[in-house]
Amino acid sequence: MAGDLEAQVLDATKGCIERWGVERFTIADVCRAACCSRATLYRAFPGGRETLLEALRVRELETFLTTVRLHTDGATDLEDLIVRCMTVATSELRHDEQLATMLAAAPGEVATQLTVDGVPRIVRLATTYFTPLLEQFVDRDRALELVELLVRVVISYFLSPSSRYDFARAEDARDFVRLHVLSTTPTASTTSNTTNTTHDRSTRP
Amino acid sequence: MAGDLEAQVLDATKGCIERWGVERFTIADVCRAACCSRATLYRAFPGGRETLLEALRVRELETFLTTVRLHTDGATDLEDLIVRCMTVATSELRHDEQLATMLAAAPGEVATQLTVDGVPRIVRLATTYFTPLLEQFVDRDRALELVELLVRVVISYFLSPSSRYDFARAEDARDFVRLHVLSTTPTASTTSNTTNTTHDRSTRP
DNA sequence: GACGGTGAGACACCCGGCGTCTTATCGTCT
DNA sequence: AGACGATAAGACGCCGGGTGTCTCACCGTC
Repeated sequence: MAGDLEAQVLDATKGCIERWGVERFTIADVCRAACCSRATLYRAFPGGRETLLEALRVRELETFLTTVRLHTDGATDLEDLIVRCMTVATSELRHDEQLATMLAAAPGEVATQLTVDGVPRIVRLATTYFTPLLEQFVDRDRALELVELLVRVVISYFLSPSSRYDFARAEDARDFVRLHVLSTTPTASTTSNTTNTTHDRSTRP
Repeated sequence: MAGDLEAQVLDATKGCIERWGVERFTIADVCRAACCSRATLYRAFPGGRETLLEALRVRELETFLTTVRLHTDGATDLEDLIVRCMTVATSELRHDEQLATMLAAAPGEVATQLTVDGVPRIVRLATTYFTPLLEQFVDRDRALELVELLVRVVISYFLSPSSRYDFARAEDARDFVRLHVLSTTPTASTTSNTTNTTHDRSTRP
């Protein structure tokens, strides 16, 4: 029942942000929308506004990562898995209506959240979501490194699209991955080779 | 050039209200949108926020009344003129997107503006817009009375639609006008009779 | 009857928007 | 060039209202 209250308040917060913007909504607004008193809200989210926003960001990020992970089911090898993550994540980001609105209204705020303040959280959550998947193909340390790298790359190319790579296109993502992520011999042909990299420092125990 | 500034600021105000709502927008927001400093805004609208809102309400009302008056061009008699005003005004009110938004978000605010605070202004402006037209058919005093009555009736039936009359339909409006506004003998047939009412107290001097 | 959860409200704090004023700067006109 | 009006930028005090915390009363459950 406590989780229900949390979800209720977070839903209300999301609605208030959509209606009035992040900097204009009010705790009282959220309470009205969630049909609860301020005391209850502060009891569920000690610290108030900042805690609330942080919890909402975490929840939104979790549903985002869940969506991405759903599209990696049939991945057969490491390259395929990574490419799928990149394409799905990129197109999801591009089609996020609320994100577009916020990018138009307050680009600085979004950029900060995606490049400075938010990166540790994003990397942490993405790690818990995708490391187990990557560990099917590489060892743990390599998986951790890859997740962090991919998070940073996807975010960067989303915020400032390159004319060279469009990660919503699987071919572009694959080219990029072969060249800069799983960099074996750059003459690798198009045959689907599940080659591990030559940099594996520790074999799985 | 001063009028240009006024229009610029009022446009900006309208945009800010659409984006953030009447109670959430800020003078600084308007200045940003209007590309002027706060000093300039306060010089153009002494008294600040309230003066600004009042000026915007007047301007919006003026464009509304202008629109209504545009649709009364071919009016041949008094009944036709009044019916046209009622139908056009009602459907204009119903199709006003911003008004609908505000009615959904803050019904009390809109109702107050349309029934208490705003009525004197609306009656005053509507009088200057429509009295000359009505004076083609009735004397001045009767015209003043009619305009005020029609304003109140249209507003009331817009805010709380009746199952009996839908003033967007010309027939309903005509029925109402014959029965309660230009009340001659209630057995009046459908022939377009330009009868003045029997209640004319003062003949034109 | 004890207890956890909730609503309602009081309280002090303080941020930020408001309205006013002053100063510097720019363009225009004489 | 000099005078003048309009504007931008900023400082200033004021104050409303949002914030975060606390207390108390109430309700349903066990």
